[in-house]
Amino acid sequence: MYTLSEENYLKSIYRLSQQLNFKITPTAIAESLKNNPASVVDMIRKLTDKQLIEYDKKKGVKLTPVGLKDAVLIVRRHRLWEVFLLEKLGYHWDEIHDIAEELEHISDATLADRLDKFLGFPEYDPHGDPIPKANGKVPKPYSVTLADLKTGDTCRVAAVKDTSSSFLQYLQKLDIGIGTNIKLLEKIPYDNSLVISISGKESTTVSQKFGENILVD
Amino acid sequence: MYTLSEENYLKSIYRLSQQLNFKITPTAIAESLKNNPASVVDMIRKLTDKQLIEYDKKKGVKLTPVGLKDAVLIVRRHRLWEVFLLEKLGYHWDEIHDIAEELEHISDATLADRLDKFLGFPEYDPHGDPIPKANGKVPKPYSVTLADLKTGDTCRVAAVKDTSSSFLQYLQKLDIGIGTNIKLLEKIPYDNSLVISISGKESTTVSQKFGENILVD
DNA sequence: ATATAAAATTAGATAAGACTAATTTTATAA
DNA sequence: TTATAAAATTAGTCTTATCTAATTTTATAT
Repeated sequence: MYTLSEENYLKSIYRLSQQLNFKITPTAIAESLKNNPASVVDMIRKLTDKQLIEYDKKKGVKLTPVGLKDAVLIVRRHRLWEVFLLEKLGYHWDEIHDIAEELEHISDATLADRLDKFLGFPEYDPHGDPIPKANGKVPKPYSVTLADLKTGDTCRVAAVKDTSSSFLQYLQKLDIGIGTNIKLLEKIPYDNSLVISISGKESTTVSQKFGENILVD
Repeated sequence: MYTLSEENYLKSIYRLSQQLNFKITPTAIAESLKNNPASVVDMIRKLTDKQLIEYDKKKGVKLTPVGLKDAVLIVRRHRLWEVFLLEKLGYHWDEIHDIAEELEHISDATLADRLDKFLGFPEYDPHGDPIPKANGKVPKPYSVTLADLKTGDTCRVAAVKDTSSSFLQYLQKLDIGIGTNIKLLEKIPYDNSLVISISGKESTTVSQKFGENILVD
C-alpha cells in the first residue's frame, strides 16, 4: 500500500498536526524526520499527488480525510505494539519506542485488530498516549502538566510528553511511572523549579522543563 | 545492520542450502526470490564483498560462517513470529507466512529471545519446521514424507514442505494439521497416487506431489 | 566435436528517496 | 521600505535495488 517513507511522513505530519495552532511547514517536517527540507518538498509533491495531504503555502500542510485515516492507523499500530513490547515481552519504558517504529509498518489488514484484542483493548500506551480505536476514534489525550498545578495540589501521572530515553531513564531513577502519585510542595519563583513529593516520599526538586513534560490526571 | 534485500538474499540462500546436493546458482536464487538473474549477480558481488557468502562458479554460492549465523537468526525470527501469529493472534495456517516475512526483519537485538521465552521456547513452527535456538543450533528437521511410506504404514503429520496457501488450504479442507494421524492404505502404481485414511476416517486419494510435501514422524 | 540451448554476466536504464548547492520567495527588523 | 535572514524550491547528484537487452560462458545432445 504505502512505502516506508510515505508512512513515516504521514505519521510525522499527523503528530505535528496534534500540536494546536501549529503551521506544518516543510522545515518542521524536515526537523521531525531529521531529513533535508529539499527531500520534504519532493515528498509533499508525491503525497499531494496521491491526495493524502494538501499543501498551501499560507496554511502549510494538512492531511486529507484519507491521509488522516491512514496516519491514525499507523499511530494505532505503533501504540499497540508498544503495549505488547512492555507488557508481554518485558521491555522497559525507554526501549519500546524504536522497536515500535519498525513494527508499526507491518501491513497486514487484520493485525492491529487482533493485537488489540490480544492485549485487551488498551486505551493508552505505556507513555500515556491514547491508542486510536479500530474505527479511527482517538481517546481524549491528557493535557494538564505537572507544571500547571498549584502548590499543594496532588495528582496522578497519566502520560509523558517527551519520550526520549534520557527523560524516561530519569523518570525511572526518580521512581516515577504511569500511575505514580505526586504532590506539588512548592514552586520556586526564580526559575519555576518544582519541589515535589513522589509517592508520599521525601521531597525532590525538578526543573520547569521536567514538569512540562509530565501529563497528569 | 543489513538491508531488507540483503536479509532476503541470506535467507533464500540458507533455505536453498538446506536442500541436500543442490548447487546454489544465480538462477536458483533468482527463482526463489522471483528476481532477475542479473540482479542476483549484483547482490552476489555485494554479499561476497561483505564476506557473507563465497561464490565459486563450479561449486555455486555458499554461506560463510558469519553469513550462516545471521541467516539462521533471520529464519529463527521468522519461525518464532509464525508461532506467535498462530497461537496468540489466532491466524490460520495459511495466513502467517507472509506476515512473518515482514516481522522477521525487525532488528532489535533481544527481541527474538524475548519472543522465544514468551512463547515457551517452541521447537517447531506451525508448519513443522525447526526453530533455530538462540545459540544457532537447529533442531533436527523431519525428513520422511508420506510418499516414502509403505502400504499399511501409519504415521503422524509432523511438518509440511510446501507452504503455499493453496496447499495449506487443501490440507485444511482435508482436515489435516500437525499431529494428524494418517494410514497409507494403497499406492496406485500407475501414477503413485496415495489412498489414505485421515484420523481413521473413510479413505481419500491424494497425488504423489501431495504426499511428497507432507513430512511425517 | 560441434551446434544449440541454457546460464551467467555485462552494460546501461529506471525509480525511490535521500543528499548538496544554488536560487527564489517570504518574513523580519532596522 | 529596504536590507537581511530564514524558508522554500529547483537542479542536479548519489545510492540501492531492480530491470531489459546484449554478450559471453558453460552445458548438453547429436
